[in-house]
Amino acid sequence: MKRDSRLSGVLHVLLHMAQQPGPFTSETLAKAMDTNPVVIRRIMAGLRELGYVRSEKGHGGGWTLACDLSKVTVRDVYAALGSPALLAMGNRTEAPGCLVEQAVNAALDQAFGDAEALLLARLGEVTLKMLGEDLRKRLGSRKPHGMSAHHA
Amino acid sequence: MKRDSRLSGVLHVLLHMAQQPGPFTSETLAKAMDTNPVVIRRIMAGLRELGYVRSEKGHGGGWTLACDLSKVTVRDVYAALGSPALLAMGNRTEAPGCLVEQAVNAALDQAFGDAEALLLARLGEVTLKMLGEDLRKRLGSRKPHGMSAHHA
DNA sequence: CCATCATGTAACATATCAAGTTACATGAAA
DNA sequence: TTTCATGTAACTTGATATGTTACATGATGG
Repeated sequence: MKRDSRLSGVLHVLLHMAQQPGPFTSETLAKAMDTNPVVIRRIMAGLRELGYVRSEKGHGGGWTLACDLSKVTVRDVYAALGSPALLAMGNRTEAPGCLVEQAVNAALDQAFGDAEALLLARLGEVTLKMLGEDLRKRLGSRKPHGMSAHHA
Repeated sequence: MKRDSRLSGVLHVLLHMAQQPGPFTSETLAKAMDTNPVVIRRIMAGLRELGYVRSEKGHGGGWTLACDLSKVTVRDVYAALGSPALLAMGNRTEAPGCLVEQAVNAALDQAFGDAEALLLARLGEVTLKMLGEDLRKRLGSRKPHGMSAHHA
């Protein structure tokens, strides 16, 4: 369990949901993602709070898309996860008294900041709708599919 | 101990060394960095292999700069550390059979790749000499300093 | 030669965090 | 009221950077 794959995971879930009418239970989604229902609920919690999805309890309950896929970007989804750290590297000390460290931080912060900004910008260019359309292309002429036929 | 701060740390060490003639023992450097001598040896090992620094045992031993500071970039130093992961996020599955996951990966890989490339390019633009000059500016008119007066 | 110093390295300890798991409460539908 | 599904807390697991201890290796100076 090395790098954070929540963004990858939650996009996978959303794209699955966009392919068929819902609702989807956490268990169904978890099976398709080869993971645990609780993990699904965890990564979906933030999306629910922002109104991108809805969840219903009881019989016939589960998760439903509740947003305009052409309006929501990958960056929005990232933010819904709580904007976890993008970079694996950081400064030893954030506000050092040591001038040497300050010089190092200044240089690294510049580079790190640029990279983060570019990444966020790129993520902001991709809507969920675009991802769905790309998926459609990959599916080619195949007819609508079940959730179990194409696990990772 | 969250994010990898080895690059920050090793740059700090190199900059300290560039300010005064050597050699410097791991213990001296460790004190200035408020860490352990073994940690210093560990992050310096890769630099030694690439010839950026030398190390001598015994009396009067320690670490010495062994490169042209105007030729070595922060990117080189990063590579000497073994090029650890730059991004904190990654794909759930690297080579998925699932087409949904492939679509997600394609989009994320594009953004991640761009950000990594930019970061590496930025790091490649900064030489150790430039860091040293920036440090000199920050030091202002102060005279050459000891190692213990400006800890982080 | 030998005591001292310093690096080199293995081994172990600690801290953090994502991910996985278990357990149970809450609430909706049949 | 039974069943189903989410909500959430608590615990476990695995990975990794960092910190620490211990000891071997080799160089210097007496």
